[in-house]
Amino acid sequence: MATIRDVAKRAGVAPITVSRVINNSGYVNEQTRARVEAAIADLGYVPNVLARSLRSRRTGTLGLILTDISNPFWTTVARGVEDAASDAGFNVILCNTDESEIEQDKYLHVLMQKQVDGVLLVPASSAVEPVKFIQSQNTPVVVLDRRIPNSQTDVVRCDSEDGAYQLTRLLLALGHRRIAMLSGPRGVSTAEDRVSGYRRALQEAGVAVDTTLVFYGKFSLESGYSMTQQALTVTPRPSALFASNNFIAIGALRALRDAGLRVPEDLALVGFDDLPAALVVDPFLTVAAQPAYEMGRQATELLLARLSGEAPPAYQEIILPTEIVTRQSSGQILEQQGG
Amino acid sequence: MATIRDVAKRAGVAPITVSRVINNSGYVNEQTRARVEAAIADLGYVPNVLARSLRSRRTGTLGLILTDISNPFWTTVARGVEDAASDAGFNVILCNTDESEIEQDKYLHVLMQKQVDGVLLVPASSAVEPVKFIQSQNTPVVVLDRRIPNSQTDVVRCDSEDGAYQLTRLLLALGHRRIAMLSGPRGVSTAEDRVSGYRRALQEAGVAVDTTLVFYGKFSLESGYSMTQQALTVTPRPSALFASNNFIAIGALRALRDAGLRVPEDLALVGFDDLPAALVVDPFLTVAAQPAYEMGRQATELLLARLSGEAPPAYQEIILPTEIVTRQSSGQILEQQGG
DNA sequence: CGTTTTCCTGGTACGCTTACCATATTACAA
DNA sequence: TTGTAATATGGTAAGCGTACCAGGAAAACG
Repeated sequence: MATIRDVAKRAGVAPITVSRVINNSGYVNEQTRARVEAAIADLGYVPNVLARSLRSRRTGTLGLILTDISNPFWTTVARGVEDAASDAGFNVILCNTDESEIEQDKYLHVLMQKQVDGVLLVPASSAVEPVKFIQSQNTPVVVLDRRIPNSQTDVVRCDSEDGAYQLTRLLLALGHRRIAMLSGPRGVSTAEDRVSGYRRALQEAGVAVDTTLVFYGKFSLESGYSMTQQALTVTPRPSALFASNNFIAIGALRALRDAGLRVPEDLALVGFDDLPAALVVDPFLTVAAQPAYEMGRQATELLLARLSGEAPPAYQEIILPTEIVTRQSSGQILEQQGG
Repeated sequence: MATIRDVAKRAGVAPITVSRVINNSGYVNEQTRARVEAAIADLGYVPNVLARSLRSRRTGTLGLILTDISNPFWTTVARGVEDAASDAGFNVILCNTDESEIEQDKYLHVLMQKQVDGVLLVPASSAVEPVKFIQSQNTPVVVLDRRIPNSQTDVVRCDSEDGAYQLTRLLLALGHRRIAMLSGPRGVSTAEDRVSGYRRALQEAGVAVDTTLVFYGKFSLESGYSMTQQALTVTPRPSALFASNNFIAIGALRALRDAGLRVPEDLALVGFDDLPAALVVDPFLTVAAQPAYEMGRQATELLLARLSGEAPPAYQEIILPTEIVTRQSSGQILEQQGG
């Protein structure tokens, strides 16, 4: 457990010179450097980053708080974050809240205690306090994926409203009029925005929004399953389902299978968020795909720009487009149904 | 960015008293405590764990170095580690080496720099240097899953030799005589031990070990795929395959499917490591299941015992048993083959 | 040749918290 | 009354690097 002072003594230099060798900063004579490096090797010296960070006030670490690490969408976002951070020499501490504000709060404190240089936050709710808390610690924060109304902060997200609008129009164009919306939680902007887009498309098409067809649940397989069961009991039965995220879609698929219904023959199904090609044997879901990796990357780059003072002073809101990927699950144009 | 001094000043006490309040250590008068807590709330004070750890020489963090985080087996091990650590108030830094010694070396340095209190290491090779390096930094280490010959260290692992022996006996009992071994890398103890167990079972049964049926590759799907392709070209063709881990088994399944062969009708298949129930629609692989979660947990508990000085002075080697789970893939008793 | 710039090295103090030691008051038994 | 233990609080230094400020030597420049 040698310290920088031990190395300095052995190499016959001052600690600061050792520091310069380690960090490649300032001027060091080649021979001096060699002596120092030999001393480092001899003593098996490993710098103490705690001391370094304490003094330099930089930890080279970012915090990433997200809501469900078991979802491939978030894994992909995380990889984008990780890659961008790594390119800039930063580490990432990953925190999983499971959509719980209490967990989120706990992790925020942990990250502040650990003196992370910046935070990427997928907020569990639309509350402004978490963002204000981070900012009160003089730590830059970028909000990811979701909006927080009335907050002053950088945001990188996708256009959920537009994606849902387009997906719904696609179903309408195929002749569907009774489309059940299996949404995520109220109070989460992505869930709300997707309902808004769905509504707008219906209204534009002159289809009245039947509120008994709009279900709010969680972004989970179980919730997708039960919302689907409920949707199937509504009369007249919907001819299409809109799953607000990928897990809800999988839950819906299971519920439909258990109900003996085929997709798309008996019901059409579309969803938000694609699944990674590696995880699916035979992709057949029609989806609005969000550029998850790119979202993570751009958010991180924005955060790093803030850290280095390169970002423009005004808060940014970067909105990435979704891409409609049409596959089998949305089905063909419906034949004229008897009234 | 208030410091402990700011809080102390506001509460009219010394910094050390604030420290006692935060850490619930030593004596603090109830009224003093209340004043301090009020000051903390007023200032939005968050302790700096860098400074804390620098002084206390404890970070409350463990390092976990493993070889393939994409493999459910390791995810399960990691969860065992995480749970045990969390129970004791420790954090875990997870490092993924992809079986690369260079990556492993990099991560070891990072962990030492971060002053982790202990390391759980799944070594990428049988080299003793990594273990010695950690020990040279006065950091306890527990080696996980694999043996390192000639090393002085704690080890928690499974009985790969015995598991392989039993799996092979099962195939022998079903009448198989030509069993291809699709192994992991040479130099990795689990891979070698499984080959040993396989050999022992064959020899006990009086079946000569045909070295053209023993393949060494990687613990990956791709490797399993190509080893299977090779195994199918051997004449006479093996009647059973032994996959040395779960990814190799999946690769083998794909290769067999692509070759138009059915399991178990055309070939029997057994493997090491089960897959989590949640990931498999219809479990049908016969496997030697290792108690992955328990391995992670016990290794962590041993490490924590070392940290607290509770562990017995001598290095421990904890060997957990594997469990043979018989399903369809191993098939029925072979009918008498003409020959 | 004097001056500026580049190169190279060091001293001191500081970042923030806690370990260690010391002090003081109250409580209670001897 | 004195001694001992429990309660309560503080001073000082240390943990380990680096920021900041300085200084001197060599090289480049006018």
